[in-house]
Amino acid sequence: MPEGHTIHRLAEDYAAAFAAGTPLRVTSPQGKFADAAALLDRTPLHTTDAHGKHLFLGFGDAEPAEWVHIHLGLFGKVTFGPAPAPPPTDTVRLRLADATSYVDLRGPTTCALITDPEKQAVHDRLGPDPLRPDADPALAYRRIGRSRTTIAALLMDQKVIAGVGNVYRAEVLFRHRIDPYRAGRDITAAEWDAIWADLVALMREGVRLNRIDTVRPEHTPEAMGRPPRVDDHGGEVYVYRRAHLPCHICGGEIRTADLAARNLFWCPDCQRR
DNA sequence: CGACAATGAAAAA
DNA sequence: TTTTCCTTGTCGC
Repeated sequence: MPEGHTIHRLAEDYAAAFAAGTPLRVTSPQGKFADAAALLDRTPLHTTDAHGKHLFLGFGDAEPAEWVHIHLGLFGKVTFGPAPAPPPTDTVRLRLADATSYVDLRGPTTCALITDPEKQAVHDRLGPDPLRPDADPALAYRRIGRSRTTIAALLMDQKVIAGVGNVYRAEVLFRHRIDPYRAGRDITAAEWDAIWADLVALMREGVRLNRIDTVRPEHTPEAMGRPPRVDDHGGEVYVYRRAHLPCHICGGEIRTADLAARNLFWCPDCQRR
C-alpha cells in the first residue's frame, strides 16, 4: 500500500496501460471529479510522474499543461484491468479506459486538475525522493543534522525526505541499528549517507516487486528456519507491525509506541541509543 | 452487520 | 495537538 514505491510503480503502470496518443475515456462515476473528467475526456495520457507519495498524470497531445494530481492518503487504491471495463461502482473517483484496458482510482485524499506551475509548487514543498534520479540527499541532511526532532519523526516529514512511510521508517532504522528517538542532529553524516543509500536500494526493489521487503538474505525465514510471514503490506520485514514478537536477530521483544501520530516499531536491544 | 484499524496529510483548534 | 477526510479488510458478535 501507499508509500513512495507504490506511487512510482503506479506512475509506470499508468504509462504502460495506455499508449501515448490514444484518446482515453475519462470519467468520474463517484462524481467528485466529474467536471475535470469531462474536460479531459477523449484526450490522451502523455506523461506520468511521481514525487514521494504524489502522483501526476499529464494529459494532452504534446507537453502536458494540465495534470491530474493524485494523493492516495491512507485509503486510496488503484486497480488495473482489461477491457471491457465492468460497470463502475459508485466509489470510483476516476476511471481511465481505452479499447484494451481500464484503471480505477478509489478513495484518494487528493484528485485534482492542476496547472504546470501548481505541479511545480508541489515539487517545491517536498524533500528529496530516493526514487528520483535528481534527488539530493544533502538537502535532507541539512535539515536533519540541525534538528532536535527525533529521526523517526524526521523520516516521516515529507518536506525533509519524500516517499518514506511508516514501514520504511521502521525498517531502515532497524537495519542501521539506530534508536528511533535519537535527535536528528545526533545522526552523523556517515550514518545519513548509509541510510539514504539503503532507502534508494530498498525502495527501488519495492517498485520492482510492488511490495516492501527489507529482510537481508541471511535473515530470511528460510535462512533462519522459521515459517515465512507475509503481512498485509506483502513483504518480509524486521519490526513493522511485529509488536511483542521476538526480534529476528536478538530474540528480544519488539516494542511499539506512538511517534509522530503513527505506530512506531523497534527493537530496543538492536537499536540502542 | 457494526466496530475498528490501516502504510497519509491537511485543516482546525 | 486534535480533528477530519475517505475506503476497505478484518474481527467479533
